[in-house]
Amino acid sequence: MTNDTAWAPPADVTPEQACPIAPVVDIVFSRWTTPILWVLHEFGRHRFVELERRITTITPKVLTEGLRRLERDGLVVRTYHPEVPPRVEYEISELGRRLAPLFAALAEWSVNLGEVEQARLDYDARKPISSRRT
Amino acid sequence: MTNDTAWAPPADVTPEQACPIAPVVDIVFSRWTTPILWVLHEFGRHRFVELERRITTITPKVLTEGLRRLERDGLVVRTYHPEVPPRVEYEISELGRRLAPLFAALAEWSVNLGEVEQARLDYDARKPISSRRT
DNA sequence: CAGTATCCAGACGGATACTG
DNA sequence: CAGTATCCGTCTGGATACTG
Repeated sequence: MTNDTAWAPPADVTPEQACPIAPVVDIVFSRWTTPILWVLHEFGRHRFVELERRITTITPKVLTEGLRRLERDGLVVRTYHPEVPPRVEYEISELGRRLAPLFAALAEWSVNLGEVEQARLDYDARKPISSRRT
Repeated sequence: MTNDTAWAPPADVTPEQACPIAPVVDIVFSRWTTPILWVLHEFGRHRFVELERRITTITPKVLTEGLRRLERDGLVVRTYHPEVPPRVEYEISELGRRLAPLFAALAEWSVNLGEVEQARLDYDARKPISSRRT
């Protein structure tokens, strides 16, 4: 329970993120990256259309953007097969595979989703009763 | 390496998310929640202004929004002390504390940030050479 | 202190159509 | 098949000012 009123910045912290895990979050959990990585991680190599079909609600444009970013970050490997019709395959990289423990932790925490749902119901139920100055 | 051309949806998957961890990601890693939760998790109870000072770039409006959402989701507990001047304290809930392993996994993965940076440099270096049809 | 109220710009992402 | 190009609405989040 660290809680001094006088507080000095740790000095090794960039103004942008007060927490060291923020950069990781930006890389791994920016929009659409989670479904893409998850699919690649769980079901192996995929072609473009296969990914489109797995992640039913994604549009080609957004899928491309996501894949490019992941490729750039070294989490996904793109392989182009010069055939007709062209074939491109995406798979998770070795670096990306190191996310496995993280995904495992995520999946494990999902057992708590029920409690979150309940918390929301509770909150919404008692919220209307005055603009809570309590 | 599951990779059939003929593919049928798992049927227990909602159209929205092809992956079961997506809901968790939405709750835990939506904008600004990570810094807030991290600070609360690492440094204990905080008042509003203290959080503002830790997360230097956040505005009061956005901080409030984040805290409200986290409170609603049951990850953060808000305590109002009816004094003058008013005092409000935020702390991570027991449910929120269960995120610890997740944060640990995140923090551990941050050792790979250097590799990501390198991957980006490599990518940007070889990218300009034709619009890569390779 | 602990917020709320407004206003607003810019990024994000969806729909649609087209190409090598 | 594997994308690109374009257009455009939405929503996030920043700046600023004000309040119980």
